Amino acid sequence: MRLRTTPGSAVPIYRQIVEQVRAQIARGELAAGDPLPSVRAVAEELVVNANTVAKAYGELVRSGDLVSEPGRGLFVAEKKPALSAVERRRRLRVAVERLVAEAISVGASREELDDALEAYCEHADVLRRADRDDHDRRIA
Amino acid sequence: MRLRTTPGSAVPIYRQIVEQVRAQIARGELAAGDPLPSVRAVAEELVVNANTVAKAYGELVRSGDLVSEPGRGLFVAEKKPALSAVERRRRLRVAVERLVAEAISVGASREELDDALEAYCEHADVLRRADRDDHDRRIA
DNA sequence: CCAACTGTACTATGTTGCACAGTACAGTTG
DNA sequence: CAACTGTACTGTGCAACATAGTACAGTTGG
Repeated sequence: MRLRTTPGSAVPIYRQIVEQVRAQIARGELAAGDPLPSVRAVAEELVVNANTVAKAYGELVRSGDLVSEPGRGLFVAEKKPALSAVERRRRLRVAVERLVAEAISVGASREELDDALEAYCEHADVLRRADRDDHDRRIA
Repeated sequence: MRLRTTPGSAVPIYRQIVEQVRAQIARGELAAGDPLPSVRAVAEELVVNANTVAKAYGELVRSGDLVSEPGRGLFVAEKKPALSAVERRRRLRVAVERLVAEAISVGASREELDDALEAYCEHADVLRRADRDDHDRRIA
């Protein structure tokens, strides 16, 4: 569990924690059933109030990413409740709209946008393409 | 000038105005030199405080999207000061990071993301590709 | 000239979200 | 039983947001 905070950021600390935990689960760094560090441990680690961590964990439980076993701790949920296809497309669309709006406002072209997306996915080794070509290339 | 607000939204009203004006300039709905409706007119239209509109306009002036002619009004700037290539790439990257994070959290694949991006650019007729193939396909 | 408009700059008030501190309690575990 | 777990309170401080009202300098059409 590696967590970090950006104190000066406009996004609240509890939200940063939520996003990072979600990202680590998505990347497989946290597997189903894995225990999470306690509220108080994270709070000490990040030099942050315990309530702030509890707020983040609570949101992750409500969203189904974590399960709470009272008295024992928090664990990564076995299966995150899959979003419906329509809901997934809807949220993807609003996220895309935001990105395109930013791209327009900085005066970037479609090609620059595609390049940036490709470069980030490549570098961060995330959201990899599932085609065989890519897989073979990595094995070779 | 078509503006709308989403009162329940987490993004502040003044920021919604900023984004919408920027988008309209980018789309060409507002051309360089075009006058903008007065602070008080927009405030009445949106049923919003004049200070809130002034705050949005002020930010647009500071960012170089609008120019202020004291006593006359606000106008779309002739040429928005082009961002440096590195700055453009930097801002594009953080925007891409946000999109990818959302894509991961909703469990979307890379292909779904690409499709959503393509579909939005196609539908909104925005950030069009500049290659000849695409152009020919549309003419045909 | 002047009334009516423009942007801009104040002061002040109320609400909301965020992070903090402290306390408390029920459940689990070595 | 002591030490840990999550959770739930109360209360405080701070900053951002939106509101209301007032004021002032510059421009412009009648």
